Amino acid sequence: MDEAPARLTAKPSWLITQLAVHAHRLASEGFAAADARGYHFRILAALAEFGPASQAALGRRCNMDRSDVVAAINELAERGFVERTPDPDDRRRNIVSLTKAGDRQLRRLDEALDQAQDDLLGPLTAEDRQTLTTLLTRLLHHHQRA
Amino acid sequence: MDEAPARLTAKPSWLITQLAVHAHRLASEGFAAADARGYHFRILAALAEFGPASQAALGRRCNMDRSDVVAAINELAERGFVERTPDPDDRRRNIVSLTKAGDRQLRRLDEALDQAQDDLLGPLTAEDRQTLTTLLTRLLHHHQRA
DNA sequence: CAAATATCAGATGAACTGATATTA
DNA sequence: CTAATATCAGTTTATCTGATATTT
Repeated sequence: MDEAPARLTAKPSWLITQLAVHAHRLASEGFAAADARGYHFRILAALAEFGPASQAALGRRCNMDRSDVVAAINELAERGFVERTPDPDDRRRNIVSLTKAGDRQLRRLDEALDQAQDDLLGPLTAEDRQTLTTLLTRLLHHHQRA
Repeated sequence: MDEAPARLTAKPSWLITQLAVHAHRLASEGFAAADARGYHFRILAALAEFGPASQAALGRRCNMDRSDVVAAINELAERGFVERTPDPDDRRRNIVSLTKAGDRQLRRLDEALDQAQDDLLGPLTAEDRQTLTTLLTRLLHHHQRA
């Protein structure tokens, strides 16, 4: 790998973008072993943490587009990881809930992501990792409030 | 924006991926004013910093695929920002070089990126920005050596 | 012969858009 | 009437693959 120009390497936005490629690759490789994608994990994680939810709510929590939620839930439901039932209180909504199998799948994916995480953060000490997480969290909150 | 699940928000790989979306959006909006894309900037920056180069070398420097370099150089050449001339010493190669107009375009894009940068890093102090840059640089170097 | 280069055509994955039907 | 929801069909953007011709 040749050195990239300083106009790029000095800028966090370039660094973040390039690192995202590695982060994505590492996570995808881990998820692939369980025949899953990142968006499957996001949805399963949101269901486990916050309980059953409508598809629109899942989209907001997972930062996913409404139409991509539809496709992801289709795939998850087909494999028995989530269930879609009409909401009796609001018949526009589906209530999506996690199944036992879905919870097991989530555990598998969570392990895979932890492994990818370790690979990604390889050279950093625990303290560095904490610092990085804090800084990134502050930035993300700032942009997601807007 | 609802809060995302802790299984995601605690993990830098999720944070990086989500932030990359914002970084990409901010930079793209800036570049769009000059009717350009991120990969145009990358190539112009590499030419300005390291001088004329073959397309393969540009691809390695900019972390771009060979075939995407072809398309990007086509677009840049069409607007007179770069010139493609056959390398007399190695007739497999094109030598790509920056024109005056290309240098002016690079300056415009550089300003746009600096603005996007400021937006992205909004809430961070200068010291925080430095810390973040250092950490990200270490990570990126680690992954690009492999 | 193998390896590097430039090129093209197309595949893939993630994110987004527009339209529509249903219901609140 | 409007707003929210779920759905479908299709677009956009970036990235990557495979094949090919040329040259080293």
